Amino acid sequence: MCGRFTLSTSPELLAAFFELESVPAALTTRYNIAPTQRVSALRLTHEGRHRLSLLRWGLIPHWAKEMSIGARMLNARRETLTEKPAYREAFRRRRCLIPASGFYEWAKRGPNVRQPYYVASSDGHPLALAGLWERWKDPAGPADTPIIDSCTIITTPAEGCLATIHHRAPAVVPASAWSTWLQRDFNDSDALEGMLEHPAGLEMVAVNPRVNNASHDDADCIRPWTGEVQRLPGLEEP
DNA sequence: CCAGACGTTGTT
DNA sequence: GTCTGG
DNA sequence: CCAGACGTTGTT
DNA sequence: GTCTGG
Repeated sequence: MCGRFTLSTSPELLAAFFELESVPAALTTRYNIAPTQRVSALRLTHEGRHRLSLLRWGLIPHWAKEMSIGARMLNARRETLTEKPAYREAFRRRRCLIPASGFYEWAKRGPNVRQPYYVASSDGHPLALAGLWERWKDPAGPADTPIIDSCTIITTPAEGCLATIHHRAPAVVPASAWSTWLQRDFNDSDALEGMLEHPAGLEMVAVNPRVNNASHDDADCIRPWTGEVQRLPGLEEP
């Protein structure tokens, strides 16, 4: 699956890779992006240009009464995109790409024992994670309640080396399909599902369990780790 | 009809 | 909003 | 994804 | 155990 990721690619390289005219001023180098935080998402402007914006990670359906539901909507299964009420309309009309330099997966080594891994393209290029977005306004809020754009990352069954640590992986969209994927009016769900690919050419390394804590957001999170596997807090060994 | 869910991951 | 379950 | 809370009354 | 917050 994809519950944490990084975006440490320079703004210049991001702009070149994703054909952007500019990047948000608020964009910063991130090594530990967590759900509910703001993530960069690529969408099309009305004029058809690529635009990168910061959206809240965790899709809030437009009918939600409270924002908190979004914390559980961090991922959408590729296999059920057209069925799930929370995602169906976003899949039809509001797709996006979420640039990532890499992502984290946790391998389960025992009860409450997890080893985090950092996964990235071996060629150093960023990944275009497949995403959906939604627009929400708190129905109980005052008239000037801000509109919140939120997003989710699509997952697909893990393959290759990734499958040895976990059984889901984020889906990516190849560059050749970006323009169609982002096009609102393109509604051929079979064709869209066909654009969702498993990431290829990955390298994977066990990293410092420091990344477990979402408040740790620095390059130490992707530092290779050869120490012991870490027990998660809270529970005793059985 | 109304009430309640609407999601994914994991179960070494 | 829309669907499922009762 | 992991970490951390999980509650009310009443108020030095 | 389950939910919210980051």
